[in-house]
Order: sequence, then C-alpha cells, then structure tokens
Amino acid sequence: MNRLPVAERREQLIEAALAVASRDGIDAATVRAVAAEAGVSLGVVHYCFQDKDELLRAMAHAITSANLERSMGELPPDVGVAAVIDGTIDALWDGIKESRGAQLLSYELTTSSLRHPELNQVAIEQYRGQWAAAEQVLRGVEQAAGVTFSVPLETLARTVVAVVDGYSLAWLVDGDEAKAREGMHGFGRFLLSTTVANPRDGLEQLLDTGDEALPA
Amino acid sequence: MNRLPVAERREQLIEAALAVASRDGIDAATVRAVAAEAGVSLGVVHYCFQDKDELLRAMAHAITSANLERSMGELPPDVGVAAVIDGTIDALWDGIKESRGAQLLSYELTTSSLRHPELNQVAIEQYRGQWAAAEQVLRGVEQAAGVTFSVPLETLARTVVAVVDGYSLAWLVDGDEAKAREGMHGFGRFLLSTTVANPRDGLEQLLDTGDEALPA
DNA sequence: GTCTATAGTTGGATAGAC
DNA sequence: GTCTATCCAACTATAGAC
Repeated sequence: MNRLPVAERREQLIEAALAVASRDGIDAATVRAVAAEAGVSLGVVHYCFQDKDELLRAMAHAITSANLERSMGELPPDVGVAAVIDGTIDALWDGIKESRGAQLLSYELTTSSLRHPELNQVAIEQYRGQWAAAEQVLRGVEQAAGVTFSVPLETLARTVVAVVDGYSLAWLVDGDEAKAREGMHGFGRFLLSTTVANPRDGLEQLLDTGDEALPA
Repeated sequence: MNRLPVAERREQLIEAALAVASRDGIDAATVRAVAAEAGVSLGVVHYCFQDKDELLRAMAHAITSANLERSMGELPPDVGVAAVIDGTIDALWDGIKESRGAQLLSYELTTSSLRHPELNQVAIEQYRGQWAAAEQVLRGVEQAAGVTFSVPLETLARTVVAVVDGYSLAWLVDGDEAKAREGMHGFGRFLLSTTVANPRDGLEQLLDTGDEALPA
C-alpha cells in the first residue's frame, strides 16, 4: 500500500523479523511470516533483501548494535565498590529477564550461525560485541568505584559474558529467577575479590584483598 | 533389508539421528536424513517411532543418559585439592572439545525444546541431568581430596554447569581453546577458595581459607 | 518388517500485472 | 514499489504392495 523508500522499508522489515523471531523462535521467522508481521506482501521482502539470509543477518546486526549502544549508556553511580558491582549486575539481569524471547533468540542465532555458512560471521560479531560491551561495563565500574581489576579487563570481560550466558541459559530452562540472581551476585563477590583500590591521593596501598567496599 | 526386532532398530535409528544431528545440526536431522544415515527407507522410521518428535525426544534422552553415566565413572585420584580440581576440569574440558558437534547439538536441543511444546521436557531433563552430574563430580572431588565445599553442593553444581556452558559456548564461537581452558582453570581456583579441609584425624581446623593444596 | 508411491504442507524465490 | 500468481524443492506422514 504505502510507498516507502527502501531504507525505511528495510528497517520496518528488520523490526518485524525481530518481533516474530523473539516471539516464536528463529525457525518461525520465515519470509512469509515476516511479511505478514510487517503487513506487506511476500514480494516486498524479496525486493528489499536479496534472500532470507540477508534479512536474518540484518536482524542479527540490529540486535548486536542495540546491545552495544545500551551498554554504553549505563554509567553506574559511585556508592562504593560492592554496591556498584551489585547495582550493575542487577541492571544487567533486569534487562535480560524482561526480554525472555530476545534472550532465547540470541542463543538460537548463535547456534544457527555456527551451523550455516551463510550466517558465518553472525556469531563471532555477536560475541565480539558482547565482549566489548562487558569490557566497557567493567571499565565503568572501575571509574565509578575508583578501583582497578587485578585481572586484565579483556580476560575478565570474557568471563563475565560466559557466566551471564550460563546463568541466563539455566534461567531460560527452569525459570528460577532467584537462583539466577543469587548465582550472578555470587559471581559479583568473586569480581569484588579481584579489585584493588586506586592510589587516588597517594593514601591507599595497592593490595590484592577481598575486603569490603570502601567509600569513595 | 535386514529384519531386526523393533528395539534394536530404534537403537540404531537413535544412533543415526545422533550422528546426523551432531554433524549437520538439529534442523538437518529430518526423518529422511536419519533413514538414509541408518541405511533404511523412510517408512521404517515411521514404523519404529510415532513421529519425528518422538525420535528427537529419544535422541535427547540418549544424550543425557550417556552424560550421566560418563560422570559416574570418573573418580579422580587423590593428589591434593588443587590437583584434583585441575585434573577434573581438564578431563571435563577434554570431553567437550573432542566432540564439538555434540556440544553444539546440546545447545540446539535446549533452544528447540524451549520453543516447541512437543519437546517441552527435553531441556529441563537435560539440565536436571547436568546439575546432578556436576554435583556428583563435586562429591567425587570432596572425597578424593578430603575436603568439604563451604557452599551447598547443589548451588555450586548449578554454578559449575553455568560456567562450563558459558565457556563452551564462547569456544564454539571463536575456537580459542587456550582462553577457554584458562577461564575454566580460573574458575577452578575460585572453587578451591570455597573448600575447607576435613578434620580427618582431628588435626586440621575448619577454616575458610584460599590456601594451596595440602597433601592427603 | 521393509519397501515404494503418493498425498498433503510449507516455504523460498521469481515473474509479471498494476 | 507493491501486489498476486505460480513454480519448485523439501519435508512429514500414510497407504498398500511385497
């Protein structure tokens, strides 16, 4: 019906694909279903995208971009190391649990990418994005709490992603929010144990302690 | 060609399904492909299984059963806490990395189960099995090294599964064995920090230390 | 028990009218 | 740019011969 420039049409279709795939799974995101969701006819999709794979790739790219932007915006307030870590974990976890479908889709995309050569780059881009985002978050924690992690941020970021992935997957399976949150906060205490206070005014010493938070 | 009792035929078909799905992905495990892999014709599969879902459920069940049995057999030798933990992690990791396809299939099964009502129970059985297996392994570590974990085994088992899942997924994506192994051993040191020595001969004290291994 | 043949669906992709 | 109509491939499932 409506005549739109191709770029806008693509945006609309990507959003429709995201809606269908989040709600009904990646296999349900057929070209037909996406067209129906967007309220256009089959031909339109093939006009905007060369084939189904290009649509899926575009959808995946949209997800990772959104994730990255989201992680950039979150600068935690400075209220002591432990609180900063806990608050960051809570924010992260809230974001996950309020979008079950999207979270599940993320794993479906990863496995699909690992099986199908046409989606080759999707998984690695996904994870490069998540590792970068996690590193950014950790850097934010360092700055907000005035501490330094005694483990390289890159290594720590990988661990964060792995742990969040693992607990998220378990939560998707058994739906136990309490256990997931408990586990993540347990990991938070481990993170805390890898922090050392910054020698800000030349007062504190660099010691690898697992001590409680110190006021900033 | 060959006339086999139904039970054996089912075993054979399950094995064929496992082979196809591990090699080419869960979507490639069509009834046709499984029949071809097993060297029988299409009708035979439908004679042995009511429908495709029953075949997939049987396949999933075979996987979790195998996982459970495998974890039962591994009793680590007693060579000090740290070495026992490291050895257990190495054994676990070796098992994972030498079966990339099966590991990936495991995640595909989980996500499929979470999307399709017909496979409803598959994911939760999968994880109940893994949690039980992890708990068993932790119990084995306790016995072999003469220590006790200061965290409930059930909680710790969940964490083990989450961490292993997370690192495995990352490894599937980027193929970096070194980083995966490094991360898992880092987690091993965390595990070590939650152990307390048993008061075996009334000599040791119960202390929540992160000390090195003590000779048994 | 095992095979071939076929019915019935679904989905990707294209052609061509408007 | 958008729509309808259509082709073609792949799949599940069943019927019926052997």
